[in-house]
Amino acid sequence: MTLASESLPSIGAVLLRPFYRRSPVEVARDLLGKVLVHGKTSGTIVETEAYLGEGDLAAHAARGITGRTRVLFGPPGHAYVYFIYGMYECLNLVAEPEGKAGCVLIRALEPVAGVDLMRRRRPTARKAEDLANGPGKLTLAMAITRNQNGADVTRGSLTVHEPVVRQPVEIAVTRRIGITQSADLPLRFLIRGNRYVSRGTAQLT
DNA sequence: GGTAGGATGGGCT
DNA sequence: GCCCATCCTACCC
Repeated sequence: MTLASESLPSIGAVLLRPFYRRSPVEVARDLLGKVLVHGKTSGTIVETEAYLGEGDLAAHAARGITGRTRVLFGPPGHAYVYFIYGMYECLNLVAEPEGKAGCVLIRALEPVAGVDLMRRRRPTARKAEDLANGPGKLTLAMAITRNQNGADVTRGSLTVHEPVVRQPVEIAVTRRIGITQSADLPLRFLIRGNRYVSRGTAQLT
């Protein structure tokens, strides 16, 4: 080991609340290339979707404040984790100022740290590309559950960071996946050419 | 390479 | 009672 590698930071600065206090579209775009950290696992965010408040019928927040959607109307920079299809959980990060709904769904990660742990949590994944290339897969790989719903992601065990080495990425924009309402809006963002994007999109290079 | 169908349970009308 | 911001398996090119 060299002195240089020892002094290299393992992770960049944590993203603070003003980063999230913006429109979901801006936050979704800017989250690409950032690093999600939970416990011993981390991964680079390579695919996101923006969900708006009023007018976006695909968004949970479209039907107003309920027990489930309350966190979406709360302060930005918190996790919104919901249970879907009786089996899976999806991670969102709350955007917009407090009182206005909006969030970003994290759809795919390129694993960085704790890959062995992720493999144990995702025994059906045959390749590294399959560990976290979907919203339900990445929560399994990183052990993110509804226990993290409402958690402050600017501090604590679940956080998002600047990458150690910031590299320019080309961003592709498409319609969102797996929805029927408001399906034509260009609200999905992904790193063009990245092999860890969700199923059926890797060819979009 | 591709896709049809089933698993499975909470949220909301 | 219906609807899901999904994933996996089986099966078919």
